[in-house]
Amino acid sequence: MSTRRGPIQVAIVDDYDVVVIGVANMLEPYRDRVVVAELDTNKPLVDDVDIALYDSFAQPESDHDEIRTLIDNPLARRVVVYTGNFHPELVSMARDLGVHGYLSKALSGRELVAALEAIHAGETVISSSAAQARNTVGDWPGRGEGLSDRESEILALITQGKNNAEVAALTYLSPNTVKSYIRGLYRKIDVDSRTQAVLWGVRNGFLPDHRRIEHWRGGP
Amino acid sequence: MSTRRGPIQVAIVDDYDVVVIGVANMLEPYRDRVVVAELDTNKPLVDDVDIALYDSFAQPESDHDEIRTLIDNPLARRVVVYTGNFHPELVSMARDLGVHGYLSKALSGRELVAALEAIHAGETVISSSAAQARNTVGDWPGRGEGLSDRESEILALITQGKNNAEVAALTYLSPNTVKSYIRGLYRKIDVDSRTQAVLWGVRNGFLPDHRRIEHWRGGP
DNA sequence: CAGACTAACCCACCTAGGGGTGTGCCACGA
DNA sequence: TCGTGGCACACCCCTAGGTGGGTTAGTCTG
Repeated sequence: MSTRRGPIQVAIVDDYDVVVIGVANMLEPYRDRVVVAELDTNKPLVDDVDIALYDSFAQPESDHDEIRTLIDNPLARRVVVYTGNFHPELVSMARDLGVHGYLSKALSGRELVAALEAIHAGETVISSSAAQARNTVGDWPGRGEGLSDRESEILALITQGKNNAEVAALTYLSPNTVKSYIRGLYRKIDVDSRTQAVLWGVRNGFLPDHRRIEHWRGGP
Repeated sequence: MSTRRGPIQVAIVDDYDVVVIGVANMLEPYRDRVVVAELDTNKPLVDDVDIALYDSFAQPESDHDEIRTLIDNPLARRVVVYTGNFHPELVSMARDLGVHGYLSKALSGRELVAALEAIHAGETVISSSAAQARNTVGDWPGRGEGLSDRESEILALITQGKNNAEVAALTYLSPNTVKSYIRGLYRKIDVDSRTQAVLWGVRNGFLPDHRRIEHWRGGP
């Protein structure tokens, strides 16, 4: 395995194309330094990448299991979590698993590229959690309809069939908080029930487009 | 408007293609006597038909309103209800509205054609309700997965976003009965919650394919 | 600095939904 | 005849989900 020159190869691991495309668009101006590997096919992974960028948005299983899958696969040289969630339990879990970066979704494109380069060069980069909530960049389903990224994630998990307790566990929120978010998002999309919310979600891009983590199971 | 010779033109009014195709297949051997008009397009109705055959399966609005829409449209010479439901309130409502037939889904294809011909000739035909449950012919979503026609109808209404009270009202069943059916169908499709049932329904043909009643609103 | 806004969270209350158990009727097949 | 399955229904119990009302802490902006 030779040391390779050229832009850093990054694979974005998330099931929602709109999210992946949002990140890819952010990185696009820097394509001489970072390039997004396309994992849109149904084939297992065959080429290694420099960085597997695990986007936490609406992942259907526990982050622990999914990050472990990435760490266990030698085809990802570096594993980086890209998230708005700085819950301490989550951060320490990820570090215990050995991730090489834990990056905030509030980073600008320039900052994100710089962090990826540092990680590629061997550093471990952990974003501070400051100013993360309000300044989230990127894209998510329902953004055009006025849903915040958190509301979007919760609706995505509901549209995957999760109940409130499952949503709370996956997002590291309390059940009460989940209910509060649900109330708000129902108002925004003008529905009265979970069933109607799911149907709205199905029609508006809240079903996962892929199961990208499956490309990473089992190793080569 | 001249009296026309040739097979009777029948328009089947239901939103699920599998149901319409099931009826059409039943009538196919008799195509010299009865032919099914295709209303699969998004255009308003332009040609009249001899009989509008209103299939009650999983209609999303009250039967009263939908049958009235058909009765009020002069492009349907005769309006016939085709159903497994012989709830007295429903039968008398339909007759009060002026339907020319109320036909059982347990009729064989031969019997159905004979009834349609009698109706076309000016008679009013009301099926007896005997032996209707077990011998339903035709097709419905989820039949291949072991759902009865009633279970299928209830899942279709759930997949349209109706709550149990709404399902009960639309099917002329008690809320307790609806719950019993739900319990049974959940077991058959192996789901634990309404949300999962809706997602299963979305994937397995339980969303309406059309809004066929819209072709009949407002008249020419 | 103060105010506005947002995210995260709480509690109380009520009903919609689902599990369990059971009844009765009918039709059909072994 | 008995068993099974479908239809329709009842009652009991419990929690998942939703509504309403609120608090706290952090961030940003004028």
